[in-house]
Amino acid sequence: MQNFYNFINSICPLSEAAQIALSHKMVQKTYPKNHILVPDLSKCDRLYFIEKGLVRIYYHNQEREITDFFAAENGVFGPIFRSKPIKDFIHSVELLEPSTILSINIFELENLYQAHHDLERLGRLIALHTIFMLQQRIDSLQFASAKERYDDFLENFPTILQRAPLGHIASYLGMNQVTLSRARKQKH
Amino acid sequence: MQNFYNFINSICPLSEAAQIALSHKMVQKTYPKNHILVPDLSKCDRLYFIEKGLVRIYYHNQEREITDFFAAENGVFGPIFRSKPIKDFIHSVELLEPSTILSINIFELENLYQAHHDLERLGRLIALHTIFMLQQRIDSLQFASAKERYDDFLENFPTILQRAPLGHIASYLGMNQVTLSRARKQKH
DNA sequence: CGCCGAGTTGAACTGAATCAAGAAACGTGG
DNA sequence: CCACGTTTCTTGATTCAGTTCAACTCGGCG
Repeated sequence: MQNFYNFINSICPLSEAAQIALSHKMVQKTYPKNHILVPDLSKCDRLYFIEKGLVRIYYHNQEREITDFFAAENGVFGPIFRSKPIKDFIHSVELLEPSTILSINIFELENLYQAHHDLERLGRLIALHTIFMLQQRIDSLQFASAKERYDDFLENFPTILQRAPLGHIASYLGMNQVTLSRARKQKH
Repeated sequence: MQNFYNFINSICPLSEAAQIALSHKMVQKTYPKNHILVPDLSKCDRLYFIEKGLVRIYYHNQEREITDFFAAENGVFGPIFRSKPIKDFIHSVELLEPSTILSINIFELENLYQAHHDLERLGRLIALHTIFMLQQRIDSLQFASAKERYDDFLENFPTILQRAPLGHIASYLGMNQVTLSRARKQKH
């Protein structure tokens, strides 16, 4: 759990007590590549942290799959409760590499928040960081052409490109796989 | 400040002490229509709450203007600190209606968070709610056609449509004003 | 009245999606 | 280690949604 402790300390150092309480509730597991970590995020009650590996969060129905998010080492993800699901899409999480993943039940986490002020601060700061990333993504979708979005992705997540198939990246960037293939060729 | 108190109580009731501390630091002001509330959000150190009225947050440079967000009664907004600004765009906030707005310095707010655990919880929950909204927006941009995005907007923010000019809404929805005009006509 | 900004409408254009066919990389079992 | 099938990636041709440019309508207001 070294990555995890480095991660939280880089955001907001926790008291000894909070750190211990938290570690008692967190579960670490290792899964093989292609494992479906969460079949339906809308029914998920855990928050996840990636100690090592790579996951893909995606929407899918019979016809298509759309990548919603990639999370690699030090990534945090969990359910986003929506007023209504998007059409008939299911929201799932799969592993793109063998991965070691920490998780905690969100209700237990709420209890810990209640008991430890500094942990609640950590939660708030992680949420803030998430807002920051989502805003960047919106900006990218609104401002940038397909080529530019690809360049942004390259810059922000250079490692993912080698680790995830192009088709997944394309749908994450809101474009067709074919378009992505062409965008990348433009770069000499 | 009635809307404000209703708002926070609907999210997470505060202790008497936190409520008083908060109200001492918040400033209420009323501005006329078209007032530029924040000329440059990247240099802004306040968090805002709209007691009454409507604001538009937008990017602009010499060539274009793109609406980033609308906030009306009970809306919260503030600076999002970015690693780098988007090209040469400036991020500003203007009033689309005469508005009464509460605000607080973010460093003072940080101090209050430190002193009042329940306030920090409120901050976390507001952040969570923001994540929820941003995620919805991303989904809309990725999944939906121009027409569908317009319909979503109608459903989620029915009042804004009458209150903001069409061009602003179009750029918020990531489409051309002309396209929006046509999308709306399709609806009988 | 006549100007001005906001909205609508039409025609031409364009970036990206779709359809389709190959080429390359990958995995599995013999 | 090779042969086969499967998946991933590239490339070309066609189509389409949405943009751009431009003209026109409408309502408000000095």
